[in-house]
Amino acid sequence: MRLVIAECSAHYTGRLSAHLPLARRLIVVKADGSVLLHSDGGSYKPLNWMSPPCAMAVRPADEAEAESGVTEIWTVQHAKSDDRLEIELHEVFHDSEHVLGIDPGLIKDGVEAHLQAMLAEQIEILGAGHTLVRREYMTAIGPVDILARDPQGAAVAVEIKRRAEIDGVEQLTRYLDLLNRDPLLAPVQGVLAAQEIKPQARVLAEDRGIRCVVLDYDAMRGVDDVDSRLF
Amino acid sequence: MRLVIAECSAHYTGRLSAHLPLARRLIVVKADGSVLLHSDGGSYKPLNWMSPPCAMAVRPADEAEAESGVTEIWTVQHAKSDDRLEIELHEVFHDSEHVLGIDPGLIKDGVEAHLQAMLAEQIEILGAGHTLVRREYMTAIGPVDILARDPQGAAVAVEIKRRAEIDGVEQLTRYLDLLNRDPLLAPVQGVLAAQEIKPQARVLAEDRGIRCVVLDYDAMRGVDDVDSRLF
DNA sequence: GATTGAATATCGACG
DNA sequence: CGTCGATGTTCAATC
Repeated sequence: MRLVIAECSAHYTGRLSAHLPLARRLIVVKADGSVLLHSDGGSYKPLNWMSPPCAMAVRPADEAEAESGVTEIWTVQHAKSDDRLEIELHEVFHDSEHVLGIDPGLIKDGVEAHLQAMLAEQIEILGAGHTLVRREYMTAIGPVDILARDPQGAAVAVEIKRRAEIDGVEQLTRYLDLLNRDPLLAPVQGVLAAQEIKPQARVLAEDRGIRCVVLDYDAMRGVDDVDSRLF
Repeated sequence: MRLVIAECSAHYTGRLSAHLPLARRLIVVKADGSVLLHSDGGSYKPLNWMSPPCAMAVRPADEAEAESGVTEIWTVQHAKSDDRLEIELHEVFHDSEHVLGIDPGLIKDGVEAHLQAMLAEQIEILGAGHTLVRREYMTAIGPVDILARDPQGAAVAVEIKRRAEIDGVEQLTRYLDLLNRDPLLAPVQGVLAAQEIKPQARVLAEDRGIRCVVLDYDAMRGVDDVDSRLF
């Protein structure tokens, strides 16, 4: 990754044509050849950029260009489209190169943990009179997302997903098999709770006597203040 | 603008929860307090970021954190929402500060100018036998995008828009009123040319005897080589 | 189907 | 009505 701070102007042609007047900016040249032009404000979005795959050609300014203060011209051409970004560099204030390596990338902690925390606090979403036993109720084959009791005191095992598919039903079925062997718990009712339940998952779940509950994330979030306590 | 290259990990909570495992990254702190975390690949989009308005608090690592290699913790809190970005800095490889000043910002040369240039070159799109008089034909109230002549030599005033709405019809109507007072031009026919013409605009235009022409940008672009001459 | 990446457009909020 | 900022989402393409 190359970082350059320089007075520069730029032209972009592609989906549209645009230009950037002369100003001092940050130019980032990434290892894959992509280029970002950032100002000191605005959002996370660069003023202009070229996404990979692309190639950059550098040439020194000709006499006429040098006359107007240009030192180098960088032409960044997209490999597949006609998109082109042309940067005219004037005075350069900083220029450094850094090796970063491959990034493991962003890991979304997922709405699932969030849904679990909120459902635990709003357990009556399962039905009036339900009470929470505990989150992450441990079994030999892993933790059940939520264990609760219905108004009659019968155990309820809840599997939470953002999008419930067949897998989720299978998983919950395994937990139910196991929990139902415990005389202190049996009979255990199963609930599949998710923001979105795929049709096949719903059919399979209901066929197995598992109740499906669609969770309204925004509504739950509006009710609950758990957000601030998640981390 | 502050540029930091460092080993770091990060947590984000807001619309969703996410974390970035330890890796070497570019951290940009803009003058307005916004923060961008970039890897050496991906698109123009940062791995994670915090947009303004926001404030950054820096604190040294406590003993336990220092134990695991953390040197500083940066907490970036959005001013209006609960969005928060927490960055744990480990080894720092580069740290520099730069004053960029206000950026004049991106100027879109617009598809409109492009369409105008192409239509001028492919004026027979208006109909066989049409000839170009000139682009940006000046009038007292501003320039008409294109002035042409039909096969019979009658004047044709063209208003070009990317998306033609009521405004465009009104604008063209004003030009036509003016042009029709010129005995050398009158009677002047009006043409509303656009990639997309809104229904109301079409109705109003046709009601006023203005012809509507839908321009196929890609087809025009395929025919024409004007792209390369725009700049 | 699921998964990945690209988006320089479009929408909505805001002043 | 215009500008600015947001899309931390959506969608298409691809595998």
